[in-house]
Amino acid sequence: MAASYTKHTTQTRERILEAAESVFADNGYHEALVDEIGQRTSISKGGLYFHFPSKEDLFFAVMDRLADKLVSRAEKAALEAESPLRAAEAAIDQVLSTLSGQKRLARLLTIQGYTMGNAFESKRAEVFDRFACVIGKHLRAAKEAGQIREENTDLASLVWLGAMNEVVVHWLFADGSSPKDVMSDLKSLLLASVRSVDSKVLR
Amino acid sequence: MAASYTKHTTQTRERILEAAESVFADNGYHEALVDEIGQRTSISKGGLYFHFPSKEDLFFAVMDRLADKLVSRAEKAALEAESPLRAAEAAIDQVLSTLSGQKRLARLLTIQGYTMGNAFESKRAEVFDRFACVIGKHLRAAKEAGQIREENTDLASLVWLGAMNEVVVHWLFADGSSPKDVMSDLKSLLLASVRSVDSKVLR
DNA sequence: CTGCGTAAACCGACCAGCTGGTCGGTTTTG
DNA sequence: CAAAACCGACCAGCTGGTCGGTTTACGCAG
Repeated sequence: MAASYTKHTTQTRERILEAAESVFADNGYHEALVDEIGQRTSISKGGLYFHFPSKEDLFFAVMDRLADKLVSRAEKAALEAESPLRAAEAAIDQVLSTLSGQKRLARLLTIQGYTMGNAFESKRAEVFDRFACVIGKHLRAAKEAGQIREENTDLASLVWLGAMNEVVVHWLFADGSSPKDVMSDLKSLLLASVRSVDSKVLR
Repeated sequence: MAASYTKHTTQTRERILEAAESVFADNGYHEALVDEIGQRTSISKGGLYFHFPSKEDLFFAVMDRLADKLVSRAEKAALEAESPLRAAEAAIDQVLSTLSGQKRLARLLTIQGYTMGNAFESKRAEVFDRFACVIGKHLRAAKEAGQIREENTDLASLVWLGAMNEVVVHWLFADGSSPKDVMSDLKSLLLASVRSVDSKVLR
């Protein structure tokens, strides 16, 4: 499918995606204007609609692209870890540090998506599930390796994800300490939640 | 301020609030129509605007009312607990069981608020902080009572809140098991995250 | 290399539907 | 008989999407 696009078209799409990302991140779905995306891209509205059939599709494309980026980063980081639990740790580490440096992106992933309304529901589920799966995969491995006590790894990934999400959201709203700053505390909380009682040594 | 309203006015406001709650919960802020709130209340749009200056204000009023209800429920449940940690447990217990029985309400509190866009940000922060404070208060007490190891109780309350939120959202989207069903597992995860190593007996 | 024709890419003025809010008037209340 | 409460037709602004027309890209024949 990507092959069916010419080089030029692909580049333009990318430019649009980039601009759309920032506009959506700043304003949320409803308050974001297609015209403004046009302005920032120097592509007319007509041009935009040549590449994307609707504002909604454009938004989805933005979210997909973002999720792809973050998930692959997280998985790459996980690969280099020396134990399953470390891998899970590395994944959340990666995500949190990335978001720490990019408020806009963080807003888009945690808050602004919702502004779209009912149509976004399945999308949000999809994106968050992708993250949950990454965490879950490593937690399962950790379970098998005896590193953790918790048997309900699905629930645990949800908890981890939710905790991360809330920390990020709180940072965005209250602009207190950045996720990076509380990361070590956060990690000990999350690890403690699943760790088997005697595994302080293991890790 | 409440005293300045007549009995009748107060009742009508309540009726409007009730209807608005269900409409907002079903559709989210943008997709909710003022006219529909009118229909469900049998009060004309003009009448609605006599009681509330704008759709936005009405929405805020709905959120406040909801938060009040839930928080007071949670605090009441906490009062009857025999230890600080139990109290925190009872609070989340109460919230989760309440939400379990009312998808609409759950949607409103976790998702639909966001659909409002940027104007909602401070409100969401306010509402969620109220919950975080309830949890935080008891965690601090538990800390002083030596029931938990974690010293960063603020972060811990955020983690708890985020975990709960995510569980609820996941239930809403994926409609898998209800929060009630996973509650005991969830509680052990959350307790483990803060519990001091040797406090299994204490609780 | 040049010219040419086709199709892709792009333009931007315009449209149409929607919906929050208004306001002059009517009914109810006390 | 005020004043509060309520009515509902109407307005106005906004904005996603369209569409006829223009420009650019590119393969190909001369």
